[in-house]
Amino acid sequence: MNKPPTIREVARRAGVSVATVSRVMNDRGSVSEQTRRMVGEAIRETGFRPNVIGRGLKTARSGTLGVLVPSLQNPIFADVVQGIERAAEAGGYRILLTSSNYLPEKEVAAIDTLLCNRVEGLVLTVADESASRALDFLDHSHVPFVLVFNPARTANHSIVTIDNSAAARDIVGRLVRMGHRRIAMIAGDSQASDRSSLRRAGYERALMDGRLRPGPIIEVGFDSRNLVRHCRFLSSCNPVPTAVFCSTDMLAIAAIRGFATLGLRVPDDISVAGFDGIEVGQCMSPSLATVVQPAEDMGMCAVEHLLERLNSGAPAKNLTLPYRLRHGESWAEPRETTTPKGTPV
Amino acid sequence: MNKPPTIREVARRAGVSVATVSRVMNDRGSVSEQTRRMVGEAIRETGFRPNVIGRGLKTARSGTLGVLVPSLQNPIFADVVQGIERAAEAGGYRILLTSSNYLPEKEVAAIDTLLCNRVEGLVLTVADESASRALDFLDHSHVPFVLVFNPARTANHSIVTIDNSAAARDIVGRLVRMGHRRIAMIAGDSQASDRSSLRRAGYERALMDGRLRPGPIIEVGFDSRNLVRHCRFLSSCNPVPTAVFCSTDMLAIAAIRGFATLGLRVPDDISVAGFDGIEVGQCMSPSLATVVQPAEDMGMCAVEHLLERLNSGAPAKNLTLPYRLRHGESWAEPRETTTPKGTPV
DNA sequence: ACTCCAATTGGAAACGTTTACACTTCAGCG
DNA sequence: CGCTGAAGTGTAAACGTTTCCAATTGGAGT
Repeated sequence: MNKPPTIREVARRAGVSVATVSRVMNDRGSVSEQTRRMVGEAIRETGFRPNVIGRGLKTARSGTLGVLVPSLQNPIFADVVQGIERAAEAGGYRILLTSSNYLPEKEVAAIDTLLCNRVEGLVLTVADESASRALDFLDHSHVPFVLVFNPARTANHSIVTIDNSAAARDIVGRLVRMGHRRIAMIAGDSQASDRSSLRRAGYERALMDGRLRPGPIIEVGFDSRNLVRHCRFLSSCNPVPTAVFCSTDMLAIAAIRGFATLGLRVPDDISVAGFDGIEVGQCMSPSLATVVQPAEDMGMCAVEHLLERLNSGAPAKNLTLPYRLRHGESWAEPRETTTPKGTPV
Repeated sequence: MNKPPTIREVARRAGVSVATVSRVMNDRGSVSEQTRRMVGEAIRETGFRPNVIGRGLKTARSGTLGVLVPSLQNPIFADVVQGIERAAEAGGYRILLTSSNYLPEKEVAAIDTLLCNRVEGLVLTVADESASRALDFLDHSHVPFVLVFNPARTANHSIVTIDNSAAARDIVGRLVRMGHRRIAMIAGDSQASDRSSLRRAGYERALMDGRLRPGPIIEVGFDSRNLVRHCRFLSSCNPVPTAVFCSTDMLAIAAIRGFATLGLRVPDDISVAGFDGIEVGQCMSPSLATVVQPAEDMGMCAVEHLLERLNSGAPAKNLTLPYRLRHGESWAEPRETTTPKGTPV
């Protein structure tokens, strides 16, 4: 448990002052080639590693960014964290990771902790209801932050997101143009409600576009594992939906399973579309038709923008990244349409 | 960009010394009720947040643990990080997250960075080849660390893992007892090879137990997305395997898809078993038969053990957690066996 | 009235860096 | 030969805490 060597030991060993050692490490100021060599040697011999904490105290820079996500369980957040980590590393920053488990009070507590750790900026995704609490808190802190996934609520916040509503409208519109006339929605969940409700709005808009009535909409809770109950309900509706739009890939995957359990085949009996674009969706069978959010890119963009604000005082900005539709085997034209197939829509 | 208030401001405002403010914050030493109130008020008024960097410098404790995983892309690592984060938070620690992207040189660099940040301990999963480099490095650092997933190589390292070999033998044995006689393996990948090779050993052992020859073994690379090529190869073998054991759930999911692409149905035409127990495996259809590693628990155990070592100087220990088999719809008895079904094995 | 001790408080020295400033050299130049 | 300026180096003061130690009270015990 002996303490790691300090800059002082290195200086003593190299026969110079600590200032010179510091200059060598950060190469600033001027140092003769010879002392540079000697110091380098002393560093190697002692196994010296500069203490970032000491440095941070003097320079008032921690070199860390705070990250807060609801959970790592959902791959979409894992992806975004991956992107954040990459960009942070590229910019010479470390990340301090916390998760809120969708609990507003944990969000605030986590942010507080991060601020105590003097993170230079934050990247976070908040659950909707708590947005104001956590964001008020942050607004007062004078630490720049970037929201990811959360839709733009007010201007002069930095936000990286996609157009959830347009994307939902887009993919549901695709179902409509395929000939589906009765399209249900499975919508998660209070925890992520701002996104979920935008997607729902897009869904409703797409149906309006097609002069269709919004089909049954099912709100499901936290657990996306067992949807068979809800699938049974859908299959007992009259008329029975020929397609289901799910507000999340995880829900869509579970729905496919739910239908399979009931003996309904996807896409033959019912089409399913998801939202998120997690990798596993394209690995499985049937592959999932979905909206792809560029989650990793979003994380990277968030950090890049954050660093711009940090380094050049750039103003906050709303960044809406392009989504794209991924075709998959989970959707197809409805088997028996009540309207003739060729009808232009 | 005005600086956050310091303990000195608080002290001035409360009309006491900084020592007293410090005592109030950490409640140690004795402080009269009245000054305690006044200091509390001053803290609230100024919005003071203790600077953990300053504190860390004095106390020589950073309050952070370093975490290094290969990637967050694979849900198994996301799960373990989730567990790590939970246990760390419960223990009053923050985590500094880095990822190596399976690159040995990045492993070493990341560890170095973490050590510069004076993490009090590390939790990490290393790719096999680099184990020695990164671990040598760590051994010299006098910072306690816990390996997760990596099998015990030497004693007196702290390790949290499952018995990969026994688990593989177990699940493949199950296939054997179901009546499969020709069982292939799809084995990932140099990147995680220590685990992969143990699983392969277990697979071979199970076949030996059943007096069967190891079927074709396919080594696949990094990308688990498109396995159709390998699946085609398997289906062209003679005799064609009736089951495939995959060293990873992600591979198993991709394999199921690969077979589906070829018109082979799982489990009717071929059974598939995985390894890891990621959540999505039980959401999809067919649900995946697999070995469940308690990833989140493993992360929590790792941190708890690390904190024991930190706080009470407990010795390093190898912790082998129980795995369990999850039955799923991806396996079944082979349709046509060459040996009579009732044959005892 | 005196001593003793506990409770409460403040002063000041760390912790490991960076950096402003001052000090030496020494070469170049008039 | 003296002046100037640059290059190389060291000294010491921060940065925001914690904590050791000493100082000040005031009440209890004698």
